Amino acid sequence: MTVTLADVAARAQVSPATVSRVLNGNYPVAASTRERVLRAVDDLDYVLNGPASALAAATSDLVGILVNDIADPFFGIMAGAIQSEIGGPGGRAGGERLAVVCNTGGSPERELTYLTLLQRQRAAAVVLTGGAVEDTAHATAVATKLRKLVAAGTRVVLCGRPPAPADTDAVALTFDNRGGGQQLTEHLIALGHRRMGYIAGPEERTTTRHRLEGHRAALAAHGVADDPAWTVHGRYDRRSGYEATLELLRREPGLTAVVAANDTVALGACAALRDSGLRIPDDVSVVGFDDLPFSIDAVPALTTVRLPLAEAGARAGRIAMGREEAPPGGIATIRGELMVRGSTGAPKEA
Amino acid sequence: MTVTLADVAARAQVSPATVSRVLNGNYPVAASTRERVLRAVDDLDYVLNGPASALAAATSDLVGILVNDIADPFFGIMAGAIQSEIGGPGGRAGGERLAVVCNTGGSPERELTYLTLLQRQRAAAVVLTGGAVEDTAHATAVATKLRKLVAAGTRVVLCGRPPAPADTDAVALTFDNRGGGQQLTEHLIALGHRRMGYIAGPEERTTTRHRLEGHRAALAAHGVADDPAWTVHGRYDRRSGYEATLELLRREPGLTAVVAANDTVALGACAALRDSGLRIPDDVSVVGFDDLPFSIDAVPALTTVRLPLAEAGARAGRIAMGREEAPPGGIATIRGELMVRGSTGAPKEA
DNA sequence: CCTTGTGTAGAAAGCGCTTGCTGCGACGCG
DNA sequence: CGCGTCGCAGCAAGCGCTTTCTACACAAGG
Repeated sequence: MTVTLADVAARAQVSPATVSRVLNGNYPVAASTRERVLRAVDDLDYVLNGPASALAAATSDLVGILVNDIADPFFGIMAGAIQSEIGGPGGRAGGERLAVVCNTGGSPERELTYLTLLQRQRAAAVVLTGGAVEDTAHATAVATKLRKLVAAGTRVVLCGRPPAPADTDAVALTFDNRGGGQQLTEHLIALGHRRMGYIAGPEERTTTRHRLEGHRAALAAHGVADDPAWTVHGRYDRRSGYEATLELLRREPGLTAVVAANDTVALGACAALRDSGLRIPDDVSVVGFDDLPFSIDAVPALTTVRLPLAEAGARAGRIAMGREEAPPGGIATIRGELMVRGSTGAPKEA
Repeated sequence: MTVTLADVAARAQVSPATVSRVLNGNYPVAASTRERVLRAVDDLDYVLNGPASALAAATSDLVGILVNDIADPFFGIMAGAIQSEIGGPGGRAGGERLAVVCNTGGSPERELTYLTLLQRQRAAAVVLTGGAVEDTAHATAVATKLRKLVAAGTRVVLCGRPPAPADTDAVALTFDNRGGGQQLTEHLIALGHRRMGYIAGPEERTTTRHRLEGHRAALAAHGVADDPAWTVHGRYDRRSGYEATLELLRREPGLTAVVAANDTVALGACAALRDSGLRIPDDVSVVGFDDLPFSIDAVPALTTVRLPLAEAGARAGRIAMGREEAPPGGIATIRGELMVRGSTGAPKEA
């Protein structure tokens, strides 16, 4: 039924071993023999059996990429960049590897299950993207899993994620969410804002906490009051931004600025403000985070912090493939860049 | 070093066969034995070797999803929906399957290579999303590949893609791009527009052609002139929309509407119009296609055709898993819904 | 009491590939 | 001219799992 290595060997009049070596190209084979084998492969339309070869060689060419939400460009951009570097077809790298993008939906259990599944497949590498959940039990479970993966020879890279315990040997490229949050709020303070609402992400995520910490640090540094009622938690989506903004407006109609957890949330905030008859930035300024492609198309264009997602992803991909050295200590912090655009301005009555 | 089935068997005092059967649950095993085995698995922290089991059972639990651009929510949404149905962790389905999202970048070669890679992995199913390339040679090559995959027991589903030759046995869920394009243009004609620019996608894509055909059909049906100079081809991205719009404006400053290949392009068009000092929809109306989440956040909100991406993806996923019957004839056409919003209005001087 | 079933576990034969080791000409050097 | 080398190909032993077929024990039926 299906063509096997042996069939190719028979047709090329060589042993299966030789065919294998031609295909893997890691052993001297005479040019004439190689050619004969290659022709046989072609004639028979032979396709290597991945599982069999993975079993025999005890390695596989699968690379796992864990994302929280594949429909979110934040992850899509990183995943695309990672994939282009791990040498899927068309990537720069040589060997063809299959990138497995796994959508955890932000669920800790799924994250763990996917890690097990990847361990089961003996993945060559695993890249975890996005913020982690701040649950100790889960963090421990993940760390344990990562340790096992590393022990089994899988390279583990965290991209846009806080470092795992050092003994996991996982490389981490972390975004400076705290610093970014601080820059944003300082920008608003410099413009004269004093009553700023903050729409945070899900409480248990590290990303949420770090960005919020940055915001508060900026407030504290400039002696600006920090009313807890001006912070609302929600999800990282538009709807959440919309609702949270209405809630903030209800609590404090005199807000002059809204700081959103990310650009998507900011868009929802903008919509809520407009629907409330408020102009941006004349009545209320809005800032986002991430600088996703659509942010520049918002009207007015969103002031935000640009995170080099593609660059970070590419780097993570290269490290995962062992084509770039890990940063010293296994940890690199990637800063964002403040992008001041039309959605922020001085408050009406300073 | 690594724990194998045999180790578990030894610890549970049973044969490897029994352990395998407990793990796969497709053979009667006495409750007491099962429990003993399960405990041993737990104690030893055993993880099944995927390749080995795939080899022995001649099946794998990998499901491939091919997308043109993973950073584009159009694909992200479909991929997410597919994945949630194929029973990855947390999905509704029982067995745990690994979804492999492959990013072709729109390249025909990569598409083919990924198909080979999936064939090599003996994937359980493959879902191809997005428009196909209209190159005969490539179409033939893909059809051949699909035929082989199907022959090898891989289920093949096309989602948002024109049907493959009937003898490939691939199920197709096709978007009615033609009809959608027609609705959009008819809407504009009904508003009184007569001079409409069209920003098409890459020339060789079926999606591009079908949408354009719909546009032209509407023009023809209503006796509206169709100046070839009013159609510009570009890529499916914002930049392209921006530049094409400027070009259209140069060619015909009297345009009263711009029809974009998709929402992303439409956003670029809006930006170009604004930068040219034109108001939307007062001076120029704009329509997109797809109704991606951000389209409602454009200012003014985009008139577009809503494609049920998540629903289509979910259905494709179920069909791929054999949990839903294929549509009669293996082909289903999915219509879009015209969403009239703020970006379209009557032309200034009718 | 022996036969026929029924339910459960084991033995063993692969699945298709990789790779360490062996084998065998040919070549070069003393 | 003989022997050590080198280059290349083959042998065969697995890799870790699934699954068919066989084996056994016990229950029920004639």
